[in-house]
Amino acid sequence: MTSVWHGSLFDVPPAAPSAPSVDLARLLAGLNPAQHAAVTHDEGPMLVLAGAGSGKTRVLTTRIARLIAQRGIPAREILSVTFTNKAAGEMRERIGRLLGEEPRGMWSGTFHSLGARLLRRYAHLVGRTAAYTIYDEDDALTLCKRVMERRRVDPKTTAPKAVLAAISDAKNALVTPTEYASLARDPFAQAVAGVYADLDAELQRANAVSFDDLLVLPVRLLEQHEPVRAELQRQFRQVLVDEYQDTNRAQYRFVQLVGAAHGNVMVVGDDDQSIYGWRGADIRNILDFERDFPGAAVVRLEENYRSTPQVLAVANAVISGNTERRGKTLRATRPAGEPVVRVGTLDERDEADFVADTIVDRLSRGGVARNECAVLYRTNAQSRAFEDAFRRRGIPYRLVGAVRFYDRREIRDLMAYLKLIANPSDDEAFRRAVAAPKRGLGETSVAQLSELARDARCSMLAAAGRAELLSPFRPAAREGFASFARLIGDFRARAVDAAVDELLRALVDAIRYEDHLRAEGPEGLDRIDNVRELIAGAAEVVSDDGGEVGLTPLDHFLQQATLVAGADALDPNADAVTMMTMHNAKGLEYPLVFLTGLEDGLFPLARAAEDPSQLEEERRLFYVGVTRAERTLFLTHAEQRRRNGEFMASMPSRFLREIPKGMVLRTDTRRVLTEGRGRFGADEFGESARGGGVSWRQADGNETRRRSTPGPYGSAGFGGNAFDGRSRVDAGRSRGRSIDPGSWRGGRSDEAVAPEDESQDAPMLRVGERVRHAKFGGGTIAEITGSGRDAKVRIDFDDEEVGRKTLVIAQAKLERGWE
DNA sequence: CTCAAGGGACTTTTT
DNA sequence: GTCCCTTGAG
Repeated sequence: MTSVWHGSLFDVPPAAPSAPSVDLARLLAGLNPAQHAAVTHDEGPMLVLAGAGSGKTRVLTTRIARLIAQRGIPAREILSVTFTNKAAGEMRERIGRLLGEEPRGMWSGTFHSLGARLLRRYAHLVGRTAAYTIYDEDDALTLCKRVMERRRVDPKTTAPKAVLAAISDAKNALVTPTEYASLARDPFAQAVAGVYADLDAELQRANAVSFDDLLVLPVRLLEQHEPVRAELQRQFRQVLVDEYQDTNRAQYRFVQLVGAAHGNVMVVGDDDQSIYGWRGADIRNILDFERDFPGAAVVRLEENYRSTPQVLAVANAVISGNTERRGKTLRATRPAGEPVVRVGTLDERDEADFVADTIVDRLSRGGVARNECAVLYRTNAQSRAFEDAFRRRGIPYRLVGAVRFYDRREIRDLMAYLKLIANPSDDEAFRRAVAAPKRGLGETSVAQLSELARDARCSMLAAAGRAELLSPFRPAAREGFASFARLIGDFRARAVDAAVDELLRALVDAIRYEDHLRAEGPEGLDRIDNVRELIAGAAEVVSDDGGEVGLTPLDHFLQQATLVAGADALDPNADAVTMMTMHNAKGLEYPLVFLTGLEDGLFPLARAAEDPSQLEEERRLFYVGVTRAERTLFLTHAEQRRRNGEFMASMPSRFLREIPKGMVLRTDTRRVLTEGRGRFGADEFGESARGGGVSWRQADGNETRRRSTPGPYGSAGFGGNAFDGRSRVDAGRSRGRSIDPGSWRGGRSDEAVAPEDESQDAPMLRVGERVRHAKFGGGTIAEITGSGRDAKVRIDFDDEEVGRKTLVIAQAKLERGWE
């Protein structure tokens, strides 16, 4: 498929003399026909529909190597967009191995990091300087709140987060503040419109950009400055985009602006793995590629080299429930392996125990290493139970995403200093830095300085350095601001050439930050460790931005630090189990995978289940999760789970129900059989929740033991997670070698109850009982919810001022039997 | 101006 | 559970 516009497929120019000599036959050896076609396609647009595990990274790297080695295209004329910066690094490395030398000068990275780099080069054209600051989510939120305050938008009725999200959506859709205002109908949108405009103005004033601006501003740059557009179109003769299904409007537009003139655009994606619709990604970008780039070649990669047939069968079965897809079926190339196992667990703790015990068991039997195991879940909150379970067993683990290193308070404090040193216009950084450690300059003084600066049309830092402006302040505050300004000024001078780690070390000394942290008590010691880690990390950052001039090491460090996130920070060599959200797992693969929390309401999330297109996205996410597994896949769900502090009973996920009978092996943990619904029926929480001794039977009907426990939830012992050997296999189970479920039996099933479980006895209370609270006085219990440690009571207090309150029993220190 | 405690509200996913 | 904000005391 060629187009008039792009010349013939076979019109191959001879290799340039400078290109590294590489044996073409060896480069292409082992590619299947589809891969071969994708790699050797020459001029013009191409869409590669690459199923999970179909070797698309290989296609991309081989193709780039060939462009350089055979076509003689200089590496610096290649633009390669990947989903994470880590993926970009890996691709460079692989290309380097193919070529025998690094593809020096190649532009590769995420849309955001490439945008940041372009903005540095053309900062003056978008009202910034090269030392601009990137505001992350938190920075932007703080600024948003401040803007709202000034505009008198009430944060109670108009949540700042929602406003920021709306602005982010607008930016990703390339909607300007003016356009937004003209489209705004309801009061919320009208409020957003004003905040949006002010926020952008404030960002520019602070010489800062938001995450979204890293996409939007390059697009504006290309649209509005013809010479820049021409320059970049000439520079990037070949454009390659990975994970194209997750591009949003702004990213799509960027690709179009850079690539449409010459049409040498190769996009690789899988519509079945589109999981970022919620942040503006538009699946139509991939569905309509051929319309946007006429004459595009289309290649499908459907042979899967990653997973066993059993895993793929599950993946294919579930994704076929979606209607909005181009349609494609993964074909297995690997031999049959273990069956996929679906495991019913009692609650999140039982689930975590099961996962941890299974990992312990698998590790001890060899055949899998710690860094080959991954635990995936829908929401970050689910990681907690797994962390506990792993910690109790001493299994090292790595958590991806969740709480980012750069989100910690002490790190943010120091980063604020660095940002301010690099960019004196950054008022948000000023506010944060000036407040930590405390130097007697409180909210009122800072607000006053802000007003003074606004009147004087300068930054807060500049205002703090101008003695004549400080006259309204009392002497202590005056001196406080002046010395702070001197401190930052001093470091600005040093930052011109100093290494970042040296700078940081000097800074930490100068503000006596460690003393400050130490004064906080034991927690401060951890924070000191983090500070040292930051310094150590800063030492490793190398400025390798292809010889851009005029930037200090600090500028490089800051811009890099903000864009490193999630999987970027993942060290694949660490000897540890990996835990992360399924979103973060995109593009990764592991021999042993647990997909957890597969319950309706959690996955798919309740709110997504109502909207068909959101439900389809959830289903694609499930598909992404399943296809991460190479050999072994466990699908777990829990009968009940704590969410927002409340216990919720739940059904197995509809995605599990969509898997045809017989395709997976089904089993339950011991605790499900002894304590779960299966035994107690619908009313199971009733009697046992009232505490006292609970006796239960093993599934064979013999009563085995009796002990005191507050109820089924609080009594999680160590023992519950082993299989009981009673696993059932659905009729007509899948082909392939079956495994003996009994062999999974973990150790510990009949050991003593963990001591912490014994001590959770909450006072036994009943509805109607009279109690006394130390502060609220006497009252009558109206309702009891939850149990064990989380049991709550709703009490009608006698004092009408107090009224009806809900309290956690374990914390409320109630006196009983009070009349 | 700072700090501590308590109450209320909220958790989807991320560059 | 947990974070954030308010409120009140020192």
